[in-house]
Amino acid sequence: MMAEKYWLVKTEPSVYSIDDLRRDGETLWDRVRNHQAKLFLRDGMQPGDACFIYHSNAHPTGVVGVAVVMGVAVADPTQFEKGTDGFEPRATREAAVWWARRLKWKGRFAACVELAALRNEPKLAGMRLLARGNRLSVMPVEKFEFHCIEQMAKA
DNA sequence: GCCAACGTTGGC
DNA sequence: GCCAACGTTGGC
Repeated sequence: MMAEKYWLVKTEPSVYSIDDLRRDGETLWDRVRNHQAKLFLRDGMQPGDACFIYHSNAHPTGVVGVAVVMGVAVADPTQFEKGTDGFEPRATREAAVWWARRLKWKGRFAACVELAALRNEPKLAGMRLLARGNRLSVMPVEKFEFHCIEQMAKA
């Protein structure tokens, strides 16, 4: 399936890394607790879209691989888990507040495309990830940016 | 560990 | 609805 749109999701590798995704093959990308990121997960992503995996709070930080978006959005099950961080008292089974998507492992880059390298690439100057103050954990990536980073990974 | 930047909460 | 206080993210 040809990817229609391109995305990037952040994860702290000490919590869940690209290697965890490779081991699992597929995972539910849940625990996103920002409304803008939620809308991208729920309404923006479509099956077959390509998604970078980005390691944050890590050594090194950067883009480490690619996943594929699977299926439709599902209510994030962690919002119903009373007594946990993810619990969302406003959520009901009929009206979920937070949403998640299944992501399937596609590949891991031979080397992390580091944040500093992204910042040094003039073609990526407008990339949302690099915008001042950006903290989104799920965000769109332009097609040309996606291909540019894939090329950087091969270099 | 520090801290800049941003998001959320809650008093009014 | 405003906005100060607080919490979180995430690079360094």
